[in-house]
Formats: sequence, C-alpha cells, structure tokens
Amino acid sequence: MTSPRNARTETSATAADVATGKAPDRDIPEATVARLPVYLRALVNLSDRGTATCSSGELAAAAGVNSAKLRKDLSYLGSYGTRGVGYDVEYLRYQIAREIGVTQDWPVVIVGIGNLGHALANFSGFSSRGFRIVALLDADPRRQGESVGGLGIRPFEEVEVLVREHAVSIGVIATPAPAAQSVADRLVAAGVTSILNFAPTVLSVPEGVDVRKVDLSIELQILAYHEQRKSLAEPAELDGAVGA
Amino acid sequence: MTSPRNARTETSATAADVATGKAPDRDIPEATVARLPVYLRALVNLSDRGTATCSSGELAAAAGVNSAKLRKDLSYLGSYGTRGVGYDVEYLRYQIAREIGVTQDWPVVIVGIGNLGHALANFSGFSSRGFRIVALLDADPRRQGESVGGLGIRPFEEVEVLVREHAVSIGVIATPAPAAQSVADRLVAAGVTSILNFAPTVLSVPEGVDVRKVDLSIELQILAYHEQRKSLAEPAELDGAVGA
DNA sequence: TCCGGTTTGTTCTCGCGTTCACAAACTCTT
DNA sequence: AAGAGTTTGTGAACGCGAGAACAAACCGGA
Repeated sequence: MTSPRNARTETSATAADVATGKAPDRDIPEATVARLPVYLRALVNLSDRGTATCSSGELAAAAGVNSAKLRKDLSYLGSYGTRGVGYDVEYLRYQIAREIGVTQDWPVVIVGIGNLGHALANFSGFSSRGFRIVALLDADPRRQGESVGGLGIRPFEEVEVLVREHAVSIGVIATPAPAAQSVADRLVAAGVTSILNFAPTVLSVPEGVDVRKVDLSIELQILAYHEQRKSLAEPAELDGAVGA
Repeated sequence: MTSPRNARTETSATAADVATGKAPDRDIPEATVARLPVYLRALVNLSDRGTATCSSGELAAAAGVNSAKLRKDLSYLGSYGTRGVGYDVEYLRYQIAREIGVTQDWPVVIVGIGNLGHALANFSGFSSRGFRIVALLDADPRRQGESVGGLGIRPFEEVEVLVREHAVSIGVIATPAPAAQSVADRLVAAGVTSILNFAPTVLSVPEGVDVRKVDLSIELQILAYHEQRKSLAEPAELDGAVGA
C-alpha cells in the first residue's frame, strides 16, 4: 500500500495532509491515544478476515468499547469515514498506524534478561508492530553471551554505544526493582526518552522523558479488591464467616 | 469528625466496623483503588527501612503522587492518620492491605505456560503479596508434566477440578490470542470471577466477572506516539519550516 | 494551661472524559 | 430525481477525578 488514499473527500483535511502524512490535529486526548492501538488491532483482525469496510458499531464491538466513544476518538484524527457507509478498513488502519507512529520502525533495547526479559525478547507482538529489538542488556556476566531470540545478551556497560549506534529512543526495563532507577538514569543519559518499566518501583526521570509502568502484582491486587467486595456483598457460599 | 459519609445507607456501616476493626465505606473510587497497591508497596519499603511514622508528603513522594491526592485517597478508607504527626507506617500498611484484600491468601491459576507464563510462574511479586499460584495449566501435551517454580504443568482439561478444589476465583491468561476467549469462557464456567488477561485480545465475559488487561505492545505503541510527537516538534523549533 | 508549629481531613473549583442525541451526508431504490 | 434508510461527526450535558486551599486537630515547650 504505497498510496492508500482510496476515496477521500475534499471536505475537511487538506490535500497536503494526506500527501505528506501530516496529522491534522495536534492535540489528541491521552485517553484516546491509549485506545488507538486497540482500534488498530481490531482493524488488522478485520483486514485479515477480508473485511473491506466496517461501521463504527462493528469496530467498536471488536475493540470492546462504546460506538459513540469510538467515533469521537476517530474524529480527533480526522474525518476518515463515510456517512451512511462506514470506514474503509485498510484506509483507517493506515491512518491510525501513521498517527500512532508504527508505520516506521522503532528500535528498542531491553534491559534485564531474567524470566520476564526472556519472555519480552521472544514476544512476537513487538516485532510485528513496528518495534525492533536491537539489543538485550544485562549486568550479570553469567547471562552475557547467551542468545535469546537470535540476539545475544550484551553487558549493560555497552548501553551508551548501542543506544547511539541504533538511534534508540525507547527502552524497556525488566530488571529487579533495586536496579531499575539506576538503569533508567543511565538509559536517559544515553539518549533514551521513553521507558517501559516492568520493575515494581517508582521511577523518577527528567522532564521530557515518558515512562509507562506495567506492574503485574498491582493488577492482581486491584482484582483482589473487587473480588473481596463480591464475596462480602454476596456471602452465598460461606455462611457468616465474618470477623477475624 | 462525625462520619456522615455519603448518607446513603440507613444501615450504618458500624456493624462490620466493630468486627473487623474499622471496616470502611462502600464506595472507593476506581482511581483510588488503582493507587492503593502503590501506597502499600511504598509503606512496605518504609517499614523494611525501619521507618515508624511518615507524613503524607513523604509517602506521596515514595509513591510518586501528589500529597493532596494521597490524603484524599486515604480519606476514603477512614481517618488513619494523626494531625500534626502523620501516619503510623505499620498501622496504615495493615489497613490498606486489609482494604485491598491481601491480608488473606488468594489462590490463582495461570493458563498458558509459554515464555510469559514461565515468567509469571516464577514471579516472586505474586507470592509475596498474598497470591498463591495453585496450578499451571496448558493445553499443549508437550508442556504438561514439566515443572516450573516447583509446580507441575497440568492439562487444561483439569481446570474445573482444580478451580473447585482450591476455591480459585482469580485466573491469569497467558495464552496466544486465539485461545484466550475460549479459555476465559471455561475459567468463568468453572467459577473464576476475576481474570488478568495478557493475551492481546478483547475478552467478553458475563456480568459480574472482572477482567483486567495487560497488553505489552499497546504500552509500547503509546510510547511511540509520544516519541513521534517529540521528534516532530523538536527539529521544527530550531529552524522554522524545514522543507520536505 | 496556653501557644505556636505541624499535619491531616475535607471542601471547593476546574478540567477532562464519557455519553447522549441529532443534524449532516451518503447510498440505494423507485 | 427524490425519498427512505443508514451512518458519521459533533455539540452539549453530565459525572468523575485532580489539585489548591483551609479549618480542625494534635504535639511539644514554657
């Protein structure tokens, strides 16, 4: 798809927008940004299934959201639908991918190749979505040299060289919690400006650096809270086991 | 001082109050619930370091949030602080743990013992926080029998027996995306009412079942979006309107 | 006991996000 | 060509959460 402009109306977006791939708006709400990848995946699924067009209701169902919310989200990107018809799957898919930035390749380094790091290095969902793992780093000499997913584990000391060499701007931290902050500091110093942190600790980074946190135990604890609420609200099975 | 919370129920919550020590209210905002585990971890760290009391400012800094937000969050649980002094670390830690529900043990099953499942099974953050992995399930016969973290991998067919036997209410799905929905259906049918889903797909579950999603590639895509914004914004600032 | 310093708990305001509802716009049939 | 049927895009209302600001409460010293 070198020129994915199908039937585009000349109403809203200027011709230069589509030609150069420039985004129409500059301010997309964070909540919308977080949902765009979900829409993108739903569109890829529809595309693989051979669907050419879809309505907002169908896409919303596939993405697991409200259709009104989906339409409003898409409206921040531009008017890519056709009233009375719906959305062209391929066209919308390309537009969202371009907006997110996954039409280009993002080199990524992973630091901390323990159990989780292994899983991340082997995770196909990264490479299939515009992310290319260019280096695996670990401070433990016993792990260095080992090969995971066709990539050798390098000493963490090489982080500056590798980040510069591959122009890496996104780093993944999968180290134990005590090491995470110093790893983050070194990543930032090397030039990384976005960090995905799996270590269960709060990272402090300078202004301009984005950090997203994935905390497995926190997710479970949130579930536990609601689970506890359920069992307290409906003590159907256990009778009167209240009180400690 | 009087506690007319949201004068909602005429049945005062003081009944359970006396039993459990101070069973609080019924309506804690979701945003607060999501932060309670963070506070809990910060308190555990403080406790390990031997700190006896802390102010809202200190705890907020350790948790990476605003101090006003922290105090407001804690106020939903009750008045566990002392004005002019701060919070007793051990006491507040217990109160939050009890509120979340991690003072009791939560049996958990993990389905799909691939790379990620292995990492989850070995993840110490689960067992150290009230979650006990009671079964590892996989549909692949070649994986069955293998032992991970001292626990054998069982056939997925045994899910009903294992869930009933251990009274499991929380399940973790780490299967490939195509299998996730059927696994979820079977988990729910077996009695699981909370699911932590790592598969990159939208799960549909009946009313009353909680699902939380952890999607690694989505997190990276959100970072990529902001990263793209940075690289688009910065070069333009140095020299206006660089021609394409 | 009284006073100054400190910190919590709460109220108020503001902005963001969600949802409803509907006009605009498109297709299809007659 | 016109009307009926769909579906998008968006304006407006509403609810929730974030943050500032302040009174109430507590401790320690004199």
